[in-house]
Amino acid sequence: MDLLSHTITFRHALAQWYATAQRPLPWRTQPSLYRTVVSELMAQQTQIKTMLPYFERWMQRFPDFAALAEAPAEDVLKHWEGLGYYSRARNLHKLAKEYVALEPKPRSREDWQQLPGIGPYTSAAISSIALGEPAAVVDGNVVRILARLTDDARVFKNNGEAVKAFTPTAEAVLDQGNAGEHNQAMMELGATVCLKHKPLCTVCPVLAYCAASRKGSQEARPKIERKATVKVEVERAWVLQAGKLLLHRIAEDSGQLAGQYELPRLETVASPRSAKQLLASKSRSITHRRIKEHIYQVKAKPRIDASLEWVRVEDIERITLSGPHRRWIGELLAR
DNA sequence: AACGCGGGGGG
DNA sequence: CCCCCAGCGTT
Repeated sequence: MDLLSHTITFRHALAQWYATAQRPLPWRTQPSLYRTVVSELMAQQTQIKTMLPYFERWMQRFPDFAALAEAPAEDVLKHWEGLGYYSRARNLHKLAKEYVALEPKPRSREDWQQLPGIGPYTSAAISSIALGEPAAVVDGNVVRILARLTDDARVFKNNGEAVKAFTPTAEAVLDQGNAGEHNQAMMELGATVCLKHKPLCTVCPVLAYCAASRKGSQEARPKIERKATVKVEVERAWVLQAGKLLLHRIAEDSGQLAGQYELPRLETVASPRSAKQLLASKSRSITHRRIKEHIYQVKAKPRIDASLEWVRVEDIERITLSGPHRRWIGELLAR
């Protein structure tokens, strides 16, 4: 069955499946505009399983727009620690402040897209799920599903190009009278059945509409080119004296990890010839960069500048660190 | 249009 | 080891 000739029955099959197969996620069992907004920001480029514990903690501490708007930035960042893409937290904080002050409140998709951190995907999600607007979401799940349903063999340069290519199809398939549920059903199908590797076609509710499954080309759809990963090496300094660890505080206006602490770069605190000992070598990845970090214990007197701070060991848990650095510091302190 | 932004899951 | 994930803002 061709998808675009049978959109009515397709929507029905999808909705029937979603009604019983959906996971009981906290923003579904207890829905609200605020919870929808927070869940969508946290879910950007992040698997649901990963962000769930963050969502629960967030709701305990910032239960509504007003509570978030009044919270100090440091507190907000701390609750995002480890989740990555920290501009999402800063944007969500800014959004809450704007939302509280805004009259009239934003209603339409266009209204929402004016707010910080809200782009085409998130504005469609919020306006359809919480406000009943017939806007189609197009995320990675939807792209994958539609590329398979239509067995689209085009090669896309990047994810953005694929999203643009499938937006008209997503809009054609959208159940306009039930857009929020339809959108969530599409994404749920992608997350639990139409998987990237080894999709569960035998239990797929819309298998009859899937051109790729008929040809066995599911796993080859969609075709999206990937950027090569770049390898980088960094040397870090470990300076622990009198129960205090020397840390570098990243400037608030830095694009990357703003306001967070990290182990200082070795060259900022020690000269090339000063005595040092390699304690550990660790790897992490940031987007398409693979970073290998070598941590050296510095034995000479360290150079100190304004970006460096001595942090008492017992205070380390209260500051904001990247996930990997927090983990490594914990390991080294335990030695 | 291309790039930078995190961290974890899963093959 | 690799790719991908309920994308957005900047250039």
